[in-house]
Amino acid sequence: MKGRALRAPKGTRDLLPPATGLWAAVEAEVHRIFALYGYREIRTPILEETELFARGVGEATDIVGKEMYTFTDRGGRSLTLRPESTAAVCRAYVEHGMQTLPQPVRLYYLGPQFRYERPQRGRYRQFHQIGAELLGGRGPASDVEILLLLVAFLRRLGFAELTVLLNTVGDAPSRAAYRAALLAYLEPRAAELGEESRRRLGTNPLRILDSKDPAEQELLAAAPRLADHLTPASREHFAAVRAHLDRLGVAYRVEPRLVRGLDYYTNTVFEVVSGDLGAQNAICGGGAYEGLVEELGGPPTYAVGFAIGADRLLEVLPAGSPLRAPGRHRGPVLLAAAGRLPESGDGVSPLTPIAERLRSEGVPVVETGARAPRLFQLAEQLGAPALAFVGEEELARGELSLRELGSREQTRLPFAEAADRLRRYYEEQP
RNA sequence: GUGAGUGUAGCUCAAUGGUAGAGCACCGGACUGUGGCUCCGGACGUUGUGGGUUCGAGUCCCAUCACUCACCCCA
Repeated sequence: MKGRALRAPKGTRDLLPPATGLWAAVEAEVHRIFALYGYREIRTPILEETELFARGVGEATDIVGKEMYTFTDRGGRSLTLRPESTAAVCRAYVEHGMQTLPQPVRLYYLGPQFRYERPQRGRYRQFHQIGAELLGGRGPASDVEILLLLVAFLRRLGFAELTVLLNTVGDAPSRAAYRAALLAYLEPRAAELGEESRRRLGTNPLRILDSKDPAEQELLAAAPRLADHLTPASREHFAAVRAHLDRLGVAYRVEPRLVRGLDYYTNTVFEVVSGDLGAQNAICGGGAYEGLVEELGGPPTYAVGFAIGADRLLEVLPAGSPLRAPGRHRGPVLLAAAGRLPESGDGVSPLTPIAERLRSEGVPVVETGARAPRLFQLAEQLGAPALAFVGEEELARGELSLRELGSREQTRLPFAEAADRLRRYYEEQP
């Protein structure tokens, strides 16, 4: 009995070749570039205790309030599919006593995250983040270091246009002072706010700032500004970050309205957005978080990090990105018989040992029984750079006839030379 | 959670309320040392699903599901 067709759950998707080749190329680049800045990979569980996110990300956030995949396991524990990874990295930092390692500790991660939301372009229930966290750092210099890594990575992928949007949300005293000032301004005008913003008056008034509602925007234009309520320490912090960036020639734009959705940020916050993404335009978000490690039971620890949305990143990866270089995405060489080859009698094609020798020389190859002209179609569809023919003569002399698809030239070469020539198609240029 | 749009073959799309089709792709054959063909043949669908109206529904109505986009929010 045939039931209804099964499909990937809402908001999840299969990644298929050739797209997976591009994903792998991005991941390889992550490992390479992040290592250049001294970052090492951490892999945390996809499941965590629900309490980690409630405490770490914040009860008042949308993520914790309505977007988590939470369930009770057979032992009665409340577990949650991670909606982000910063809290987990901090938990691991505390759990494994990483404050005893040389500080700062530089970690990066990549992997799936889960949020229960209505899917749309650039937003999935299972999405993928590439993140870096610097823990145990020293303020502005650490903020700048993480931004340098971010910018270097994006540039390496071929992004030329993207700008870092920068702001400060102040330290805890700054925010307390500003919160009071903002409430004093907004509460008498609560009637002019939308339902969602009114609710935030009681939970997270700062988030009202990035409302897109035109009426609210107008109201907010005259609202007190966070910049005017910063403590001297926060003011200095932000000025130092900007001075560093200016001096290093890192392009950024100060965006006074930029407020991040997670509770743990302090002082420096930043985002990278792309105009090619529709409404969900953030490619990367990040900032410093001074209180999180302590909140999770560790020592007071200065930390800063970012998370890049890999799905969105891939969607807007420039056409000219070096990650799209053909050498990274070629199909295997096709190995075919020319004419009729003598049967070995045991049913094994004489091509098979040749294919194996090519593979041991580092040449990707598949055998095919297809004949020209079908052979050439196949080569095109599979992205093969060349065909290798073996006929009776080649077999007798230990040679291969190579037909290169680009130049259309055919050459007959001794096996070793043929292998060298084919291997060159698969070498990456740095 | 709210709103709008769209659902026909693996893909792209046709079909006035009257026999569900084409192109591409796929499989087989012709072609026994070579070019992106050509020719012949094949498989391919509970028209998303369930109801309703009708002599008759891919087409009209209702519901539902999925997808897409937007709101919300974020990566």
